[in-house]
Amino acid sequence: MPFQSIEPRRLYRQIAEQIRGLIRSGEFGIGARLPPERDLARQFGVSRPSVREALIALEVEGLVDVRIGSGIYVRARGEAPDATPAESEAGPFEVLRARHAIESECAALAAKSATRPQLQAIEAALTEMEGEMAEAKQPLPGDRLFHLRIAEATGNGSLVHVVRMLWEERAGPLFKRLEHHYDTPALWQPALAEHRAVLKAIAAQDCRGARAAMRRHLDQACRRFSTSWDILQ
Amino acid sequence: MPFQSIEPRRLYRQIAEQIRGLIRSGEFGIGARLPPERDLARQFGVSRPSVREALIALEVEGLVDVRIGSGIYVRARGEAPDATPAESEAGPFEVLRARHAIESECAALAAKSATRPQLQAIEAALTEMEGEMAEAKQPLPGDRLFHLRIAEATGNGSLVHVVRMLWEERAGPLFKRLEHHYDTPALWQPALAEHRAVLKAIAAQDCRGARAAMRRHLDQACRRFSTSWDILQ
DNA sequence: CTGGTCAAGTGGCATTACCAATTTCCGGCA
DNA sequence: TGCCGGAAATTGGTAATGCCACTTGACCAG
Repeated sequence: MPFQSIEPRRLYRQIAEQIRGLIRSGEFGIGARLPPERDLARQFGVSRPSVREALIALEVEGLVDVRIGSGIYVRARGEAPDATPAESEAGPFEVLRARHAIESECAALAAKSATRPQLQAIEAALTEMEGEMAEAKQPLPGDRLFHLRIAEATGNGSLVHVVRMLWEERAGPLFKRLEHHYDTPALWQPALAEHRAVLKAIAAQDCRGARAAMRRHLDQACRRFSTSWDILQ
Repeated sequence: MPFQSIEPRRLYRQIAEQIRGLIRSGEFGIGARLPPERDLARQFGVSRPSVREALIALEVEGLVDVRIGSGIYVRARGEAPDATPAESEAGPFEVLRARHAIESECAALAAKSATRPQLQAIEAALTEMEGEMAEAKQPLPGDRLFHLRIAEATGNGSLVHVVRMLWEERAGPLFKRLEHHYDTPALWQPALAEHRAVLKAIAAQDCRGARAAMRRHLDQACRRFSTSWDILQ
């Protein structure tokens, strides 16, 4: 496409670009104080509000540090002043409750529409999980795959997307701490059994049974996490 | 230097935070246009330059998209104005099926645990929808808010997250085309009635009834889309 | 139905003024 | 001489207003 959005229209962006250049070129080193806003405005031949807008943009980018009554200082290439506003960061139990509601329906749908290859994929995930447990490792990959395969067996890409997203929230720090107290075979063994029950119901095309089995599984998972949680407190 | 320099000093940061909240709370969905700068200034009780500074901060963060002469629009998570790396782009019917499975459970949970203020929020969304229909506009914002408020009434942040994500997939081009053939009052009227039925069941703490009502609603929505789809082919 | 015109709405930028926090500096005091 | 306190200058923060450029949608002629 030969056309490029010509948008040097926004003055504050041009000014920010110039100041950025001044900093990178070494005109102003780390910790150095930039000229006052009024001077910058005069030098660039623009109004002070425009300079301020540019400076705010640079501040959000973490390039400069504006100190009231003092001046504008070049900040070291590093961290943002306040960490990213970040996502809502749902708690572990919230995620489990959500999965309880969503994945039980997935199981029910999967029982209705799962094809032979999809059933085999679920079974394969279960086998992988067994293998991981045999090696005394946390069977998280297998666990994840099991739930994901069931979502895929619904034939609905959106549901797969949702289940994957919920699983990713497991990356949170709270989850990590819990997992550390949750990796005993004694605790994973019942989870494996519950998985088998879910698969059996899906294979039998038992819609209600699959839903109930998944509900039980996640209920139990919640309970297991609960005890770990209490111990942790 | 003292300790935490509580720096809500900067007005533009407070304003940016408020707008961020408005977006996250579902007040404005993806693609929605925020009120004009002048209105925002009046609503927040600040000057327009301050609002502009806040908007520039949000723009640099990639949260909004300021279009000259047109307005300020909420941008999707993925930033970079250039070509999006192509989403998984689930089909409209897939999304509706997923919502059928998930939001019906949300309604059931909401019936169990909705507080008075949460019920009022749902009702307010319904009222907004009515207002939009009275103006012969597509009641999409109100519709979105209704479903989002129900998810919030479950008290589970993960579920809210999921419902919001599913709604965002509506930004896809396929949906847009369908909506064009779907904006007759004759088609929206039953949707409104179904919404009322859902709210009624939730208010009555009728768990099964709420689930059934939401199921019916999304079933019907699917059917309505279906006819539009056929016409379009 | 297509294409052009026009007016209202909206953001972009400049100007001016005043306020608040900080820094600087000078003069008085020990 | 050295320290301390406060006034003044410096600097960013916010407000208010005005005008321009662009977009949009409706209306009208072809």
